[in-house]
Amino acid sequence: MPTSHQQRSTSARYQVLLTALQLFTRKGYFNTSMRDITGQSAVSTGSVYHYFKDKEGIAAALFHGLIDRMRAELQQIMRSNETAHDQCRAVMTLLFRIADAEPEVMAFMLYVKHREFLPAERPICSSEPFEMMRAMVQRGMDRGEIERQDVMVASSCLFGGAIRIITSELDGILDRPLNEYLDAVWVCSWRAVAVR
Amino acid sequence: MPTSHQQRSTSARYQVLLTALQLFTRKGYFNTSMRDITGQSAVSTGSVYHYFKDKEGIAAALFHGLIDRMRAELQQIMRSNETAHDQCRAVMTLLFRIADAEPEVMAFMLYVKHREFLPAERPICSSEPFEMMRAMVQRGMDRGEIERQDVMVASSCLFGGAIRIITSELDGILDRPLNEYLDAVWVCSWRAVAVR
DNA sequence: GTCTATACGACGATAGAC
DNA sequence: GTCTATCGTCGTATAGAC
Repeated sequence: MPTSHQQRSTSARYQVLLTALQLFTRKGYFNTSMRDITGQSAVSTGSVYHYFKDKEGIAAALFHGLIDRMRAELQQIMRSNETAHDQCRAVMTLLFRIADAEPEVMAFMLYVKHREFLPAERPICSSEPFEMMRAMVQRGMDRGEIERQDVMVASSCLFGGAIRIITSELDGILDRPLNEYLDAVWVCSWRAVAVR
Repeated sequence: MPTSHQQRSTSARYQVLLTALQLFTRKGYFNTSMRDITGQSAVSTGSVYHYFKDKEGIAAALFHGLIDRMRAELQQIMRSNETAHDQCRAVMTLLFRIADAEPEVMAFMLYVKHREFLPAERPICSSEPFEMMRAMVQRGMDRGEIERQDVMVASSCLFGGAIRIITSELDGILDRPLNEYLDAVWVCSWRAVAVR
């Protein structure tokens, strides 16, 4: 149970993370100075360095928070859907929903080059959430829902279209709201991998 | 016809571009200092600034050279293939070939966040080569080869799988050589958009 | 055109009072 | 925990000789 100054603390920490997410995705990590972060978050230099070791530490906290959140959401999807078809469809819906409601989160996941400033991290497509998506596809093949073939090929073809159109949305080159594309992308993508 | 010192000049300029391409894709634009470039290319600071206005100018020259090259290759493909099917298949083959033979070129095209250091440029997916790919898809719909629907959806689903697996290759998470995936990716991707 | 030496600004990070 | 003031480093870009 947080005391009042712990609440204030977590709130300051949270403000920094929120500001950093915005600035890192809008201007890029290297174009964002600590002065930008302290200024926009209204948290002083000293406090920022109290909560985070350094600038990279802010990015790392953001990155791991994001991975954890995605893992939790994917686990929920795996639990509450029986078929691989329904699981994968739910994943694509989730991706579109996050891109729509929290574009910075999606940009940080898909669009930001983490390894340039988090050299210790593995590429995001070998992170646990992406592995869980591949596991869903593998299960679809074992259950006879998805044509049996290399799991990287099937995963790339099943989710590649969605990722591309979400990237287009983040680049601002889509005419209509993103969610209007979901059904059509799903139909095409599933047709690419489903058993004939 | 180049004189001897023009050859030396273009060679120095070329060395800088070659070095910059390697360093920008390996370490990232912001992690590459002008000292890195002068050191590895063995071209002095003064000469680099003789050929390029500033560091951003090097990146811009690289970027525009790449766009021009891709436009030329895509035009060649459009001329020498009759059906949209054959054109799109040739494009995918080209992408795999470049990723295999010149991974830095593909990384600079797909993987580098140009807008972080070239703020004036439009996102690469609204650049002319990407527009040409969408034009091929549109033509496939007009010819009755591709199911008629939103061109962004069809393009994303047709090329999204290839782009994803190429990105995976650049991240080093593929088991087998990239070219072994081409046929399977093409079959899935075409099935996603072809008329039934 | 090519080179070396250097100016100058910006940035990340720290010190130390409260 | 929070704040302000400041330090040292590093990176880009320029000056000016050859």
